[in-house]
Amino acid sequence: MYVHIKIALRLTQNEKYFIFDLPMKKKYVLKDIAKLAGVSIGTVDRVIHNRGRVSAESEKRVKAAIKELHYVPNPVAQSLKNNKVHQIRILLPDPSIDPYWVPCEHGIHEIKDEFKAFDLDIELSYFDPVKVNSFKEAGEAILDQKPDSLLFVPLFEKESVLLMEKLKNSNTLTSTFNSPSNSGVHQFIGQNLFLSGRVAAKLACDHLPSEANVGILHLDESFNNALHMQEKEKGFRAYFEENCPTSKLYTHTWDSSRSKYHLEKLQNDSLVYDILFVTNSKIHPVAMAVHELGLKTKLIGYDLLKENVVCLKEGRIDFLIHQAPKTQASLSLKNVIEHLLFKKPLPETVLLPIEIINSENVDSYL
Amino acid sequence: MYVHIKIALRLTQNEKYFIFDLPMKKKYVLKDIAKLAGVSIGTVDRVIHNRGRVSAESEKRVKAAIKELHYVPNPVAQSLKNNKVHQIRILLPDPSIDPYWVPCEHGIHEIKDEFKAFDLDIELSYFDPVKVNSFKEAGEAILDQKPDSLLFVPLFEKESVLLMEKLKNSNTLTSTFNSPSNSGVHQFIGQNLFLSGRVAAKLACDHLPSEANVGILHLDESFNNALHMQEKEKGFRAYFEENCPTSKLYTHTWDSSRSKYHLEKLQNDSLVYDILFVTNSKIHPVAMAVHELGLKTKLIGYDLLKENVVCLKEGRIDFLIHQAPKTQASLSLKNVIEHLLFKKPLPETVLLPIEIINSENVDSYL
DNA sequence: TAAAATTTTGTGTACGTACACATAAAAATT
DNA sequence: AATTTTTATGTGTACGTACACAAAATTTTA
Repeated sequence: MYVHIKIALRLTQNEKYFIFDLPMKKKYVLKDIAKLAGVSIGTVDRVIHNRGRVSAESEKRVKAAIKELHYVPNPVAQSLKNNKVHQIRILLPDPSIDPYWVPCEHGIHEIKDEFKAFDLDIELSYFDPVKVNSFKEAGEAILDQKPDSLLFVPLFEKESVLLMEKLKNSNTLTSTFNSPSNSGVHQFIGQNLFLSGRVAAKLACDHLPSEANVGILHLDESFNNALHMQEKEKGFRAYFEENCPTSKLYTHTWDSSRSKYHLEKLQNDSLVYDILFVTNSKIHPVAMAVHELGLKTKLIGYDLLKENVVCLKEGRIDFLIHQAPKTQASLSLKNVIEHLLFKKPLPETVLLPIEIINSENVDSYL
Repeated sequence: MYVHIKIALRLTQNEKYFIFDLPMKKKYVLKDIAKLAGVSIGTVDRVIHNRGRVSAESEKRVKAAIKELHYVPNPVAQSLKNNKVHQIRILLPDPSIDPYWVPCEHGIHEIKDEFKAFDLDIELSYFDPVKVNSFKEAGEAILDQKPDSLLFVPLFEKESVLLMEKLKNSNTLTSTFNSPSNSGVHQFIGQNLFLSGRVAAKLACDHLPSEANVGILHLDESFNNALHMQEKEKGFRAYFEENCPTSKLYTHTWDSSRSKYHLEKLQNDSLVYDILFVTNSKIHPVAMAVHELGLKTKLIGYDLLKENVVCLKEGRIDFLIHQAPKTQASLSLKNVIEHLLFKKPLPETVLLPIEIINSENVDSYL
């Protein structure tokens, strides 16, 4: 195939250009298909989008031509044509109530910035992770706007199902992250929580004497999806049953701010833990309490909150598992945008790796 | 601002459409700037690309209009206009000689596929990681083609500098990964190797008695950038000096296939290692040898080669550090493509996180 | 067999940007 | 004041796709 090439050979700015042709690889376009099939561009277009009004004969020839030339539509041209402003709404637990969500906000703003040159209207709203109604109301407010896409964290399973129910007949694209749900969304981005528990257990086991006392702590349950934490516990226990059956495992549920009180009580009952596994990001109060009580308990928890990172670097926490909230949120938004703009396929499930963090590699994650 | 909206209200396919206007957010375009500044599109364009031939007065007003409306050019339209076929060449160590590079190849093919609808001509060629001349020749062959972009792994520092020297006056975009170099490329993607050594050391320390014997192994040196491995050793030793000064560290260099022989000899000299740190992906022969000799040495190494993963899962290797070769290669290619197509900025350095892998989280990385 | 209805096909324009070329305005020369 | 030269500005077309509408070809009905 030959392509039009322009070469500037002019010496002064008013001389004319030379234009000639050079052989060069070239992507095939609609026009090429039309020529090969002996029809017009319009007919090719109708076949591609099966909009009907095409004779069987033409359709056959166009399809053959597409196949022969391996034609793929140019997504840049498509998205240029389709010049609507895509409405994207994001519903996030309020980061000022639970700082775990702060990185999500940052990730979203990064992606917003990356695509600032495109026709996107991205709006972020928050709900209180402790109040179901807050989620419901914020969700409905968004539905009223009939957005092209909705991203949210399905902390509340029942209400998420209800939300999706109302969205059934629209063609709003839905993407979720952090918490899995059966609400029938188009996409979920997160981690395998069971496996995550196993990873924690493996790290714990490596450090333990036989017949160790092992504690599993669910802190501030009201802030979290309880299912979320239970799944981690299941994985944790499964690993221990398989690999350290002599260890004794106990589960506790308490308020993170009362960690010292609870640990002291356990100490008085002469139950001293060799290791404590905290199933969410609230490990730092525990680390402080352990330190103040002079215990030698090893600690494993979740997430790179500022306070957690400090404890990790000072050796008060042994390992953190990184759930990559920022990656989850930004990937979710990016996937949706690239689907709307460039028709990239939207993967139904993206399971991010379970990242092990210690005092030495933590900086490489920040 | 008001936008043209078409609504299909026709009952039969031959009725006409209703067309009316609805208020809606809309991105500002060249035309809007031109109108506001009271000039033509051409003048605005000349100002934006400072191509001159514009009066000071017009330039001032256009710039003010751009600022006022926060105008950002539409990169989709730009890339549609610029319909050249971008030539991208990739120079990779031959994966059939060192399997470490296999994932790079996969990553590259994934990105190639992701962008198959665009006008890109991406070609992959290989060099023998043991032969400097192979790199030189393959490099020069690529230079002759004057590609728009060149990706390569600068295994050989001196030759990489030479290659870049020859590229100096062209505007070929260069991106490298895996090995850092001072050849003046536009982009490097990789890990902080010193830190990587420290991470290994931290994992090692956690498992050690005081006064432990610690071995550092550089295997099959000819295959690798020696600097690469030395940097890891430095980090490893630095951590031990700070945190486990009582341990005794020894460095060995041998051929991975002769691991059993060397370990046996050390055993006869009654030097038994508590831990061995292998500075590259060649740890699995060591793991097999340790197993066969019945040693209880802990092992830490690099990379998720199939053989390494098997050893990890069977408990013969304790930790692997993932250098994410696939991510490195695919990110390098993706960055270059998005720069060429959409003018996204190309970050000079991307340091990927140092990922700790054990038997439980390894699957989440595959 | 002509007219009407229906199906099929082709054409033109828009999306937003870039740039060659044409034209207009201003400045410098005669 | 008439001209050339220089500088400034505007216009038209292309990129590849999508789609409304016009036009042509075919089928149905009278």
